[in-house]
Amino acid sequence: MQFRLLASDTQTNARLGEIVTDHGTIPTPIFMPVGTVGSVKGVSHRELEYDIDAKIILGNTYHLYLRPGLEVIKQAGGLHKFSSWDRPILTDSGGYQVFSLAENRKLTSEGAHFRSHIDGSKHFFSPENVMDIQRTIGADIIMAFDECPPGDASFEYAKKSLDLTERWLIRCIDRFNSTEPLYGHSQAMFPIVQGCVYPELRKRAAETVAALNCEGNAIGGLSVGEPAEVMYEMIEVVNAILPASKPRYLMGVGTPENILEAIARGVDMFDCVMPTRNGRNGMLFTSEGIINIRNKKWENDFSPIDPNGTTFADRRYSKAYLRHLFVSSEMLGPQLASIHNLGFYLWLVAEARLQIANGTFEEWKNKMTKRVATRL
RNA sequence: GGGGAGAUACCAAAGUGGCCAACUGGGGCAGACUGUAAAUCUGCUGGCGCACGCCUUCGUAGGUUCGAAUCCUGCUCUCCCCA
Repeated sequence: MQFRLLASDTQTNARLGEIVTDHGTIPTPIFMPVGTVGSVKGVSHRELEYDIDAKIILGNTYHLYLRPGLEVIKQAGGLHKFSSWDRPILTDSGGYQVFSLAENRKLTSEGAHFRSHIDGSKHFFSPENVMDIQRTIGADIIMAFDECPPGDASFEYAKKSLDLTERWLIRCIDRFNSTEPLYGHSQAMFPIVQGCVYPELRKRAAETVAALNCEGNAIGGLSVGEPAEVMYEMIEVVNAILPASKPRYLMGVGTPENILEAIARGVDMFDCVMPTRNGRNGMLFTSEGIINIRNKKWENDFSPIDPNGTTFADRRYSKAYLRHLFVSSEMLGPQLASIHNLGFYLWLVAEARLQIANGTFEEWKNKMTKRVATRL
C-alpha cells in the first residue's frame, strides 16, 4: 500500500490524496461503506460499483470468523474472491465488538474471551490470532486489535485500557511482520489511537502510534457517546501528532457534518453504519438536509428522492413512492434508501476533494455542515 | 315467519358493578440509530391543560345503585341458523 499526498488546503487541515492498493486506487478523503459480514446490507455489489462507486468497503473480523468461518473463506481464496469484490477491502479487527458485545466478553492481558452472539459458543481473540485471521480474510488494509472503551469511561479506566491497547499493538505488529499475505496481494496494518476524551492520553497514544511508522493510522474510540465538540477536539490533538505523510482513518464516523468537520481537521478515511442502518430505518441524508421518509409530510411529494443525487434511485423514484415502500414494509424501500445514502456519502467526499483541489473547501464546508444537518 | 347471538375508541378485540379513559393486536403519528447481535428499537394514539388535573366516552333513550362499558326496560341496527 502506498499513500500519496496530492494537496493540502491552505485554510484548514484538509488534505487531498490517494491510497494505492493492489486492488485499486482510493482517492482521499474517502467514505467506506460497511459490509460487516461480507455484505453491505441491502446493497448489491453491482450497485456498489456502478451506482455508488464505492472505492473500498469494510468487513469485520469477528463476524466473518464466526460465520462463514475461516475454512470457507480460505477455500474460496479470501474475502475478495468469496464475495466477488475486486476493489479494496478493509477489515476491522473485532476491537469494536469488545466494546459493543461487552456483556459477552472477558478481557485479560492475553486477549479477549468472547461468547458468540450467534450460538453462545466460546472463543478467544488475541492480537496474534486476530492478525492471523485477517491474513486469512485477506483484506488490503487490516486493523490492530484494540479495546474501544465507552465515551464516558473514567480517566483511570481509559488509561488502563490504553495501556492494554498499546501492549496489544506491539504484539499485533510483531505478528503482522512475521507473517505473509496469503493470496498474492499485499496487506497493510493500521494501528489505532485510543485514549477516550482525555487529551493527555490521546497525545500519548498518538505519539506511540506515530513512532511505529505504519502505513496508515487510525483514530478509534470516538463517537461512542461523547459530544461532537469533544470528538473534534480529540481529532485536533491526535492529528497534530500523526504524520501527515500517512493516511488517517477516523473509525466509525459519522454524520455528514461529522465527516466534513473531520476532513477539515486532516482526516482522510471514514466508515460508518449510518448511511445503511439509518437508511434501512427510513432516514435519508441529502445535500439539502435530513429526511425521515416515513413522515406524513412526504405522502404527496412526487418530487425525486434527491434531485441532486447521483444514483439511479435518486431521480427515478419519488419521495411519495419511497414513503409508500417503507409504510408497506416492502424490502425495496430500505434497499433504495441505503443506495441513496451511500451514494450521497460518496458524493459528499468526492465534492470535498473537488473543493480542496479548488481551494474553496472551507467556505463550502461551512455552508454544507449547516445544510446537511437540517431536518427537512 | 321461527329461533339464536351481538352492538366497546380509526379497525379488530378484551373487559360483564368500583382497581376503566378502558387489556391486547393492527393501523396511524413521531422519535432513536455513529469501527452493524439492528430491514431494529422506543414513545404517543378521546378532548383540554399536556406534571398534577379537569371534561366528555363503551349503539340509543330511560331506570336501578353511593357508584354502570358492566344490572333492568324500551327503541334502533347488525349477524347466524331453521323455514
